[in-house]
Amino acid sequence: MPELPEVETIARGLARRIIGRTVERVRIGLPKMAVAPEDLVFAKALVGERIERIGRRGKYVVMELQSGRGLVTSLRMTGRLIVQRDRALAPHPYTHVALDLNDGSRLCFADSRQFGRMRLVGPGERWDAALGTEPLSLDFTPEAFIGMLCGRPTPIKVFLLDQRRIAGIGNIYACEALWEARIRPDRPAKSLGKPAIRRLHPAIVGVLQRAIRLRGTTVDDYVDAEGLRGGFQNKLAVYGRNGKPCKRCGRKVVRTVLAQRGTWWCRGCQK
DNA sequence: CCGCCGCCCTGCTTGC
DNA sequence: TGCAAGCAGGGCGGCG
Repeated sequence: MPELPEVETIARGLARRIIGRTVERVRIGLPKMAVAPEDLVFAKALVGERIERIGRRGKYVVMELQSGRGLVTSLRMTGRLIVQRDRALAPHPYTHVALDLNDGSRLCFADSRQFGRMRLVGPGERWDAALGTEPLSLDFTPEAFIGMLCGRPTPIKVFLLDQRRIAGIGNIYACEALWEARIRPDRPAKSLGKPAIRRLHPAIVGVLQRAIRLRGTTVDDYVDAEGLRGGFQNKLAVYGRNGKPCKRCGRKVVRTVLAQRGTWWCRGCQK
């Protein structure tokens, strides 16, 4: 599941390959996957656009176009953005939107589960107004984090997954950061004291940075813009490690459910 | 504003 | 071995 480090890796890979290219043709296999403002037709509006910049906001890949419009992609769980050098090749499996570019390459938006969306946004449109702080930005200070948690009864893990507070953390990195900070996932956010918050803050930043360095985590599905798997799955301490020994204290990692999501943690050293 | 729930989908796992 | 049922999960809209 692409979270911040995976989306960052995808965006960097796309930037190397398709910045400066122009969209020559758009093919849409599944119309619901390609959303445009009401007065525009997605495919028509995209043809002729040059891709100027590529970045990331939370878990969204953002491509800035020559007209000032943006092409914003949410990959959800199984979405992929893959560049094929040669569009004579068969499209990547489950491709629902394909952009043919003027150098003969093709950008495939593929998604076996069809949960992802590619959305065209207008110049200056505040499409990300509901998204919270970028955890790798200077805005995300320990003090800001303390302020966010203040008075909140929500379990800390559920809080970390709430994109309106901090943007980009998903299930994998929420579990890993809480393990690193030695905090139980079900503790009410407001119950964390300053020492715990001061452990959790650098744990969040650190795990995201290390995962980016290793080009993300491939548990089953994720690949980057070139179709390559990540490397951070080998570094996971708890996520998906049900029954295996905790790397810190040796006790078996357990799986519980919190807000309908699998949650892996160690009863021995997360308090 | 806040929190909770159901829905969207299909590949994979589980159980008989 | 084969098949069906159940599960997983991010974001969003609806509801209280």
